[in-house]
Amino acid sequence: MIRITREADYGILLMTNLTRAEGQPRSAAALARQSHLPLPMVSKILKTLARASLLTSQRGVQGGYSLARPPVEISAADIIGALEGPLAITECSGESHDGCSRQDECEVSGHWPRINRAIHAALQSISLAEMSRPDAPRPLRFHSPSRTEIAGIVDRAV
Amino acid sequence: MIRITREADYGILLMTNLTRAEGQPRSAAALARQSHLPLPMVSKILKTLARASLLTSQRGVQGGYSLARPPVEISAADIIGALEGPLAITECSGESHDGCSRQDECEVSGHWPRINRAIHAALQSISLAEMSRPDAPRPLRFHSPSRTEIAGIVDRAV
DNA sequence: CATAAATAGAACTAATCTAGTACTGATTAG
DNA sequence: CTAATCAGTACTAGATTAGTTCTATTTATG
Repeated sequence: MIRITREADYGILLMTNLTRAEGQPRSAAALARQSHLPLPMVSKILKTLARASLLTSQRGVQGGYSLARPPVEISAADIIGALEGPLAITECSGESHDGCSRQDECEVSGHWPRINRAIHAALQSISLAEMSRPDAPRPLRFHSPSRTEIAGIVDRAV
Repeated sequence: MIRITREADYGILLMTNLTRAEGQPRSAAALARQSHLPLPMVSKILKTLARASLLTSQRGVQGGYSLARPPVEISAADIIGALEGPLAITECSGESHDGCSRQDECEVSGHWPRINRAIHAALQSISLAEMSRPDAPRPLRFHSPSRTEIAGIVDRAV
């Protein structure tokens, strides 16, 4: 349906593992072992997350990475955004709308920002703290909400 | 942040143009002209949308495509889903989770379905009818909602 | 009923993007 | 001083996307 890269996927996994480390720094190598992911990949991802200020890094012998903020203050949107760049859901819905040759008829200004906001709100509503609890943290609802019901809900979020 | 393909992008544009056609069928060529998109691409997309039962097609001389349902009953999720296949936000969050070698530690069963549901709900809440109105259909809110506020809102939708 | 206008479907190609690797440099505890 | 560790950049192979091309089928209309 909608794709995020594997980097972001791994990134979330690594962040949840770091959450469980409870503040003590973990080296890239340790996290790679724990996550069964190739070390170079893990290194690359952690570096990116550190540059985005989601992680703090400590160099040297006993160094490693740790969360820069408490896990309730880090959202899925933060992590995914850091790893996929700030680019938007589709090209010309990003910042530079200038080069768009079909500005008049594509109506980007209409629907894409709306969709973007909705997705962003959805991702921002999910915290790392929640994601680190694998067990269902709240009861599932067994009647799927009607579309209009959801519309009303997300409506307010957009 | 999160990407959808250009096909889906074009697809939404074409669907909004069809919405404005008010029930009368439009040929692929006419839509291509109106949207300033290459005809073969437009053809391909319309065919896919028709196969997904979002459009009905009429062959022959005065033929063309028209919406299969009223635009309030078609969501962004329908269109994007039809054009990108039913595949999920990341590989092993889809149906075949069997081959996943890191089933134990990846905790996919925890966070990805949650994120998927949130995004799907967001996309399902946006109807083609809304998207076809380029002018802001509802007043913008000028204070961005706090994270917890959004969390509570989307929470109920997931 | 012949023809032109249209959709149906599959196959193919080039360009772009992703995933993953490799290498070199900088920092720091012991 | 040295080994462990992060920082940054550049590169490659494979996968995916974007777009085209070609052939077949349907059907309104003169």
